[in-house]
Amino acid sequence: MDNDMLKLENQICFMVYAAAREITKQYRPLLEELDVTYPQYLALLVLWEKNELSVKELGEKLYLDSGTLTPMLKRMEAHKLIIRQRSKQDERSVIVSLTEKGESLRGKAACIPGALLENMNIYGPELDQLKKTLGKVLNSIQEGD
Amino acid sequence: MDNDMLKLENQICFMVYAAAREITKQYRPLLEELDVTYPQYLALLVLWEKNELSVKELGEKLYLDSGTLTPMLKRMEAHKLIIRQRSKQDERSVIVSLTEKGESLRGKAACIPGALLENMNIYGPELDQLKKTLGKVLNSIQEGD
DNA sequence: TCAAATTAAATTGTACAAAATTTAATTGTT
DNA sequence: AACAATTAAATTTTGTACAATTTAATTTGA
Repeated sequence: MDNDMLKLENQICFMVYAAAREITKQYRPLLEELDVTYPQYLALLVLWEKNELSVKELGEKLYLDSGTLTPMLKRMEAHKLIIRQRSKQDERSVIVSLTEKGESLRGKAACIPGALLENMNIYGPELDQLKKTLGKVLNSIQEGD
Repeated sequence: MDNDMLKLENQICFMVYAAAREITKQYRPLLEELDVTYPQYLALLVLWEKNELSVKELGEKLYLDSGTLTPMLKRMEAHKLIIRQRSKQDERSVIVSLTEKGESLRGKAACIPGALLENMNIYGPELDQLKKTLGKVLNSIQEGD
């Protein structure tokens, strides 16, 4: 029994890990036209919803810390997608906001979610179930200690 | 409608990406005792099944290329977990095999899959469904072009 | 048979990812 | 007020990821 559990194919964790990377690969050609990476695209998704946001708030939404975000946001700033500026109210915080250029990519991005869903080949109830289960996994892990 | 699809929370791809990283974090304290990382642990899972394997074969199982594997396998070799040697039959291939030490970690690892499943809080039919759906996603993506 | 095509690793360069530490600003307490 | 504790980013270090290129070995075909 334990023998079988140590087989790669039986590991749900490996499937999630592999699927995440394969999905990211699917995004690459689409995101190339926007000249952003997948994590940068995720940051843009958040910023398109809420133009102003601290690094901390962005990190909470993306499950990423400043060690990852700081350099990534600097790259995005160098590409003129966002602006980073210290908050006046609390100088510890850095506020991230969209530039015109960052804002303008939203239109180009509109077709991406649909294209990806199509590639994944999952629809309707199966898709809903997948969301539900992954949501449960994420919640369990957040709480769990 | 497109508006909603560009929301982070509605993106199944983001959930997979976030879940993969959160799951990896769950492994960390357990794998620390074996002094390996999660991708290294995955390589060991494969090697515990089949002691001898080329880098290419390993890459096919893990969905990783030599650009990732070569440095990782060198680190594992430096830690005395594996041996890398050119194949005699085909000098282009590098054969990876376990050392005594690498072999011996298998026992310590036996409890890990169960511990992780417990953290994820998914059981029975829901777990089976998750496997089935992720398998479908991986297959669709492999074929798709 | 021998040059062209293919293949397997390695290398190069860019970009995450996360733990651990550091720095600077703010808050809470006495 | 003043100092300890806390907080937010940045920095440092190590380790993946992966596209693109290079190198060396093998296979193929005229």
